[in-house]
Amino acid sequence: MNRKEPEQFILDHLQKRISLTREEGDYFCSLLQVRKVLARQYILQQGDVCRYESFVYKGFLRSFYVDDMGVDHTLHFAMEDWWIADSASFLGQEPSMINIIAHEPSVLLQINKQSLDELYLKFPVFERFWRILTQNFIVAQDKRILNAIALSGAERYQALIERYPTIENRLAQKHIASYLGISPVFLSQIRKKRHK
Amino acid sequence: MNRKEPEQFILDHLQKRISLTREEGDYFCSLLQVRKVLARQYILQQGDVCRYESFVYKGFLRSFYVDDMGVDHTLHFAMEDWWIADSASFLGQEPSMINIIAHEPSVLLQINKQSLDELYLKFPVFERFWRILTQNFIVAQDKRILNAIALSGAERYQALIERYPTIENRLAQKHIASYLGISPVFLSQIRKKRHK
DNA sequence: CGTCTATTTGAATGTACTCAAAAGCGGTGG
DNA sequence: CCACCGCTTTTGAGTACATTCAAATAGACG
Repeated sequence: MNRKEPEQFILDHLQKRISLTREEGDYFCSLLQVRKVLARQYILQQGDVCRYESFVYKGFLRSFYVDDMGVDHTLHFAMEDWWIADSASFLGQEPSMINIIAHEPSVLLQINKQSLDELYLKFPVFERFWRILTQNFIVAQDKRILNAIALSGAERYQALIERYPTIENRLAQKHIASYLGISPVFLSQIRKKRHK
Repeated sequence: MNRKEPEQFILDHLQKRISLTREEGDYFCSLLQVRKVLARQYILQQGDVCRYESFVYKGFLRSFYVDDMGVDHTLHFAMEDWWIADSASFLGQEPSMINIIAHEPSVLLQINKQSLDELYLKFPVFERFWRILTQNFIVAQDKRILNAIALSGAERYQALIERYPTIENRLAQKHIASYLGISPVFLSQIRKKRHK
């Protein structure tokens, strides 16, 4: 039997990092739930437990924290071939401080904590996959932390659009500002100066 | 045969997260190199490849990036029971952008990339250990990123000393400032205001 | 005790923020 | 298809946060 498009896509994603037998791949796919969401739909809300690791097959999502003043701070974004979740809430299965929202109609492949834990026990090769994935993620986070402490707002903006040139087409300016840790007004000023 | 003190310490560290057979524990220990370093000694210098993951048995270390103006930015610190390395350089075995220095006389247990890769293949349970370790690290980094984009310098300082009350005894103020992404002068002002 | 470095203090400057208002843009319905 | 509504972005002005520079003080180490 041939695999469906989203399943083949995520298996390719896995096989860039590990090699899998047919059985392992099939079993993994059997644990996934396909979920289609609309633009502006929440997949996680502050206070709820993050039940899934979500792999983005199509679309664009964003995780953010809302502070006590009601201001929105973008923790992560995710596009095709990326995973998104709130790690703290997912790992501890405890209420989350953050929200995750779709900014475009999206198709996700979701796996819950229990399935993932069982998967690790049944096929330890998936431990390897997640180790590799999380290690690479740490490298990216190290860079972001270094940028946050070493660069000005204008420099962080510059670095972001160089790293992700398409981001401005997919994410509103105010959300880019909240990802960079600056105000939308200030980002507008940065952009004005740049184009001269 | 009884285990030596540093080996028992790191095995306890492992066994908080996974369970190990005697054989697995012994094999792991056989891959470790004990390294004693003096205060102010570098264990990694900008431009060199990060050859080891270093587990801190005793002491205190700090990783930092020096920008083109010669300013020092603290990426991480590590105390007893923590690991430190430059993930980017270690994983790719490529030249590092950062330095790691001991701030106290320290005893490290080091494992190199090749040994670690062999270990993963021989005993997959260590994949599990590193997955768990890196996932927990991601949770901590998420918090730090959120603090960096959502809080003022004074608030980040407050959060740091609440999280690590002993940090001020082990790390100079200018390095705390460089970890928080503020100037040492400004940190001094923050501290003055706080004590009133 | 003297030297070296870290921290504090003060003043001037610059970077980024808030507030308010105007302009731009996208979606919806008549 | 166009007009309106709501939301985002821009602009300008005033303010607050954080930096630099320089000098004084305090601490640490040989």
